[in-house]
Amino acid sequence: MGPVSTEPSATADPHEVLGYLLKHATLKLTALTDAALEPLGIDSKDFGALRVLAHREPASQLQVAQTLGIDRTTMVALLDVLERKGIITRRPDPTDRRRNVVQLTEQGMQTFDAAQVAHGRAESAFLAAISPNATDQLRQTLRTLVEN
Amino acid sequence: MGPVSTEPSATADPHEVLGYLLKHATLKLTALTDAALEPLGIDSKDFGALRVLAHREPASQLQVAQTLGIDRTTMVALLDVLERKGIITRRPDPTDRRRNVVQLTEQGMQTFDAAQVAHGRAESAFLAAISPNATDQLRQTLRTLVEN
DNA sequence: ACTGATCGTCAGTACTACTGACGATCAGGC
DNA sequence: GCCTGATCGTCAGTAGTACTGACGATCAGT
Repeated sequence: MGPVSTEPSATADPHEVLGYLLKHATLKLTALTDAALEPLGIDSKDFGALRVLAHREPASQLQVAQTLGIDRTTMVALLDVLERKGIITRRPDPTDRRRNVVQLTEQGMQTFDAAQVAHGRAESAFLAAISPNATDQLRQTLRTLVEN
Repeated sequence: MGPVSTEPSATADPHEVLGYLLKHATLKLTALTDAALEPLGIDSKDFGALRVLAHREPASQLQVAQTLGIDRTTMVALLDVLERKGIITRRPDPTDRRRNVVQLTEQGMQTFDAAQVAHGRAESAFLAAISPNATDQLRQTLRTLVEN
């Protein structure tokens, strides 16, 4: 138990509340990342999918969705856009024709490489105000919290 | 600079990416908080407004909105609900009749006190996996990142 | 009094992600 | 070899959130 204040409002500054801080940190990083990726024709959401595919391809749509923590119905529209842009391809999995094999195209790999650079710059800008040590600590703490 | 890998995909694990971690930490905390506040008839978004009002009331709608970092048009609907529930009141500011003075009702203060307890429990549950030290560090780091 | 800005409100829009349902397909029991 | 139940991708519909643009009422400065 921490110190008990007589005024309940003593802890009411929104900027002290974890929920506020987490939400606005997310918003800020997303805005920076989207701006950095915009010249490549993708956003941070698309980049998430590309990252999964570059890491473990080929994969089914469901595998990608689960890795990202989004619904499989959400993945459909996301891949529709990437397919229309020539960044990924879908074809039926020969070993299980319920599934689609999702793969980066040659152009998709180039886009991903460029996106990684852009994303790195955005993340660095976001983290500029804190030390590399604090960054590692932050990443570690968040990973623990998310994985419970 | 960290070690440079020949495979760009080496850093592609989504669980290492800050954007993913921040987003999912936010989602998890929000879910916990909403669940804890649900018996009181409010959610984490409402609680944010209550916190501002309890901290610095009376205030205009715009002041509350800006403190929370949301649009003033969004605040309208939010306060509509809280007013209908008897938690806050709106009346024209005598000194500037463009503004509404927003204030917690007696019932609103009781709701807020109960909400603070519930919120504290949810936040503690969220933070259970890390040390108090890491919690302080996390709060400090996020504050720096958000305030830039 | 006039001009420009501010506040609250509302309609309309955009985005995101979900639920529920469907057809096609697979796996296991018999 | 069929059934039965489950899985995958798809789509329509829905809900939540927050925005833009516009409006009337009001204020401040000239």
